[in-house]
Amino acid sequence: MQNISTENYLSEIYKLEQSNVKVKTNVIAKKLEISNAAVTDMLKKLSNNGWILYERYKNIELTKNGKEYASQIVRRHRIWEIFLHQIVGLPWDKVHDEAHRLEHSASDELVDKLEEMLEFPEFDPHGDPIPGKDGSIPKIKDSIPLSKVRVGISGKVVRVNDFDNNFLNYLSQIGLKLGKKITVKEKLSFDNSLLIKINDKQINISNKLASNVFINLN
Amino acid sequence: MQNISTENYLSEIYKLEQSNVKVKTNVIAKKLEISNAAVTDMLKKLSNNGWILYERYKNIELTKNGKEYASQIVRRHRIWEIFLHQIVGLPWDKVHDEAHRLEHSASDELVDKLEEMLEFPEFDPHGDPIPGKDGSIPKIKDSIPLSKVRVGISGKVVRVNDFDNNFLNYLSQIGLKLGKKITVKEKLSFDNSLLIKINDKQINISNKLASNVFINLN
DNA sequence: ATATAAGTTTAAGCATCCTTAAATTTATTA
DNA sequence: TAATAAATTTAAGGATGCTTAAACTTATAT
Repeated sequence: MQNISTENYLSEIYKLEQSNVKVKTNVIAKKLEISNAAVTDMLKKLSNNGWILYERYKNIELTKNGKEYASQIVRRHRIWEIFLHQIVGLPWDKVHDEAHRLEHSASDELVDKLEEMLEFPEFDPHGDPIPGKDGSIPKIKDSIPLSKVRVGISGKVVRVNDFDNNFLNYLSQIGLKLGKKITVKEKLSFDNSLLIKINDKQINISNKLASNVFINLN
Repeated sequence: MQNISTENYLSEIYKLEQSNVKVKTNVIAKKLEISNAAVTDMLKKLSNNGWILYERYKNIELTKNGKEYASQIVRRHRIWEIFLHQIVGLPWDKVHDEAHRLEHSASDELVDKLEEMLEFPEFDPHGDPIPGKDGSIPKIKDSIPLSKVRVGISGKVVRVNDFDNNFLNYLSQIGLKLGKKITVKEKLSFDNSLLIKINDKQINISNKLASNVFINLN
C-alpha cells in the first residue's frame, strides 16, 4: 500500500484511460484540483516507481503494475460506494466523496468482507463497473448519452457521470435512477434542452444534464 | 477537521488523560512510535493552535477545545470498532487497526448513521466507553484487574486493554469475551500465574494477561 | 511558415512531520 | 548535595507534496 497521494494520482489516470481520454498533465491537474507543476513533479516520482510510463511533454500511460494497482483502488472506491448507499443508506450524492476518503483506509480483508456482504456486485450506484481482484472489468451494457437519443425513442438509464454532487442530487429529485425507463418526447432547438417522459411525468432537462446520463436502448 | 497527525496526537493524549496517566513527551512518543524530538515539535504546534496547554519540561494537558475535539475522534474510533465487529463481522483483534485508519476519513454524517444502525451503543468491543456528541462519557461499571481478584471469587469481564492484537486474538482463542463469568481458582506464587474457570473449563493464564482483563465483582 | 496561444516543465520556496545528534533541564541516588 | 541518569528540547537536515513565476516546447491559426 502506497500513500494517499500516489493512490489518488493512479486512480485518476486509470479512470481517464478507461474513458479513452488522452492522459495529460493538464487533465490530471484539473481533476485533482492542483497546479500543473505539482503534477509534473509527481509524474516523475510515479514514473521512477514504475507505476507509469512518462516522457516529458508526451502522453502518460499506466504500466502493467500501475494499472493493476489502480484497478484495486477503483475497486475499493466503488465497493465502498455501494456499501454506503445500500447498507448505510447514504444518499446518492454523498457516497462519492465519502468513499473517496475511505478508499485509502481499508484493508483488503475489510473490502473483501464488504464485497461479500453486498453479494459481489458488478456496478456501483452510478453504474460504473467494479474491477475484479484480477483487474478484470464487468461487461458494460451498450449505451449512448441521453442527449443523443432520438425523439420518440425509449431506453433505460444504465449509468450517470458522477462529476458533480449537485447534479446527482438533482437527478434524485426528479426521480431519475439507474434502471428507470426514459422516453425522449421532444428536442428544443433553441436551447438544446429535451422534453422526456420518466415515471409517467413529462419534464424538461438541459442538454448538459442529458449528456451525462447514459441510456441503453434495447 | 484537522489533519490526521493532529488527530492522532490529540486522541492519544485524551486516552492517556482518561486513564490518569501523566501525559509526557516520552509517553506520547512511545504510543505513536516516533522520536521524542518529533513529539516536542508537534506539541508546540498543538499548543499554538489552542488544543493543549504546554510549557517546556512540564506536563501536557488538553484545553477545553482540545478535549472536546479529541473526544469526538475517540468517539468515531469506537463507533467504527463496533460497526466493524458487529455488522461486518471482523474479529476482535482486527478492529482496532482498521478503525484507527477509518476514524480520520468519515464525515460526521456517516458516523451518525453508523451509530444509529448500532442503536446508540455505549461501549466498544473492548469495553471502552463511547463519548457522546457532547463529550460526555457513559458511566463505567466498577472493575479491577483480573490479576487482583482473590482466590475463590467470581466476576464478569467488563473490559480488556486493547494494547496488543495477539493478546486479543489469544483471548478469543480461550473463549474470553466481554460478559463472560470468570472464577479465580488458584494463584501460583512461583510465576504469579492464575488458574481460572471460564466456560466450565479450567485454564492457566499469565499475570501479564490477567492484569489486562478487567472484572466487575458486583 | 511563422506568430501566437496553449500546455508543460524547471526553479525556488514553503509547510508538515519526521530523523539523529548535541545541548539542556529535571529527577534520582549515593 | 553533588554526581549521575533520565527525560526533554534544540538544531540541522530530509522526504513529500504543494505553490507561483519564469522558461521552454508543442499545437494552432492565419
